[in-house]
Amino acid sequence: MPVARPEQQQPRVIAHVDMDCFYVQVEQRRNPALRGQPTAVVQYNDWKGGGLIAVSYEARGFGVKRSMRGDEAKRVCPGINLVQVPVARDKADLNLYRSAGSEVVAILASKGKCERASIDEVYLDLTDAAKEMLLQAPPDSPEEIFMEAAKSNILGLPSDASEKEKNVRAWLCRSDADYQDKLLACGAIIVAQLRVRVLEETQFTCSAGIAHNKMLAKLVSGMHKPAQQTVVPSSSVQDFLASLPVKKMKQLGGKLGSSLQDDLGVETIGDLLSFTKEKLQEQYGVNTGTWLWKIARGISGEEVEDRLLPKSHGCGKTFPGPKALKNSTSVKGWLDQLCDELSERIQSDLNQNKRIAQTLTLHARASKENERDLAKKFPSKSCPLRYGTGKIQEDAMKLFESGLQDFLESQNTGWIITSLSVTASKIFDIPSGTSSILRYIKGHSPAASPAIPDSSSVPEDPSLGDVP
DNA sequence: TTGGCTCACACT
DNA sequence: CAGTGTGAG
Repeated sequence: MPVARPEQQQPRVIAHVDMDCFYVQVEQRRNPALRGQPTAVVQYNDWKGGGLIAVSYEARGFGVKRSMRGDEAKRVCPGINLVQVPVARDKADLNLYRSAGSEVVAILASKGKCERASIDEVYLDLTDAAKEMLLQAPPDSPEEIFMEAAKSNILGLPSDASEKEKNVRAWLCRSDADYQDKLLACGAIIVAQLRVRVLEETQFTCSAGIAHNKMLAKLVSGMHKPAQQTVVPSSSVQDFLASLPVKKMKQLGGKLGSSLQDDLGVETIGDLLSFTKEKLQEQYGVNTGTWLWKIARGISGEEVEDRLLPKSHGCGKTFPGPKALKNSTSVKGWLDQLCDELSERIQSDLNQNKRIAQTLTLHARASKENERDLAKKFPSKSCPLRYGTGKIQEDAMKLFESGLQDFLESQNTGWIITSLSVTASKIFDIPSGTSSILRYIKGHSPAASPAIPDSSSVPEDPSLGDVP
């Protein structure tokens, strides 16, 4: 559930940058013949043409949606190009997109605090950079600055294309006295420049929102897509939120948003204003209640984290319907594959980023054959993570067996597994300075204290070989 | 077949 | 702390 954070006293300049149909762009860069064409990226072509995970804007024009299957997309857009996600170890392999995302992050991190929010989104805190610009090149004077800012859509201003530049100019001039708007304008200029750099250096376009907090920046980053940006002046916030459907707000897309509609009759964020803080707290608890009260007023103190890398690595696969796994042998086979990929990913994280993961977690979904016990869930299990593909595979299988025992509760009915995943988490930087990474591992890694009751002491796996 | 595969986070 | 649930894209 969302939680309210102590608010910011000083105005910040926050940007949310969102890559346009990112997987499609990655594939278009790889195969330029796809540029400008209706294109979608699909995974697993066998069942109904595979599921779409990204759709180009040309294809969207034909009504192609992300929730469609490949077959359906072909129906509404016969000329669509369907590109398959790469497959490795018999599963979708997203590494191509992960590394493309890293290219983008590396550029966007150059102007301020940068938080990788997902494979194709980042938040930036540009407060310092914007203040700096305001001191050195106030955006009232140089014509060039206007031209840059003119690339933005300004929320609350008419965004008639031919009038856009004039509108921006009017906004900046009118706001002579408004320091906060000027900071935002500088932020918009910086973001416009960053987006140009991203395009030049990666060939990818992106869209962005610029506002005084993360919530507002995120809300508008997708408002003008593709390859555009939108600014939220404080003066336009209340009108904007007043008519915003609750479900559009981040965190309100699910059950909480439904509850607001069904239980309180709240249809827009503006509707929230008629409830007292106390009423909202009574309904949803003190944390969520105050959070709701604040967002209705455009207040969000959430900070941009300084983090360019993910906090966990996971590999998973589903086995729907007839593909369900029915015995330990097939589970072991798939688990080995998933662990192989996971091992490779954490190993490269260690080599490239000097980070080490401490926990291995196994998730599964299961049903019991013939029986009506659909409610019962397969429990997640975790243990200290030992590096080395063989060890991870071994530990993951032990976690599975342990979870299966709990799941079956000593009954001996048949079972089927419909999804499996392994995750490496609790990732820490290895203290730099001493080059003795291996000694660090010896002293601090779980390898020194295996949590899995280890009956079969395993021969040493030399897979740390490429660490200096 | 609740689109698949990832991620993050709050709660207990 | 390990494990559960929600939510996002």
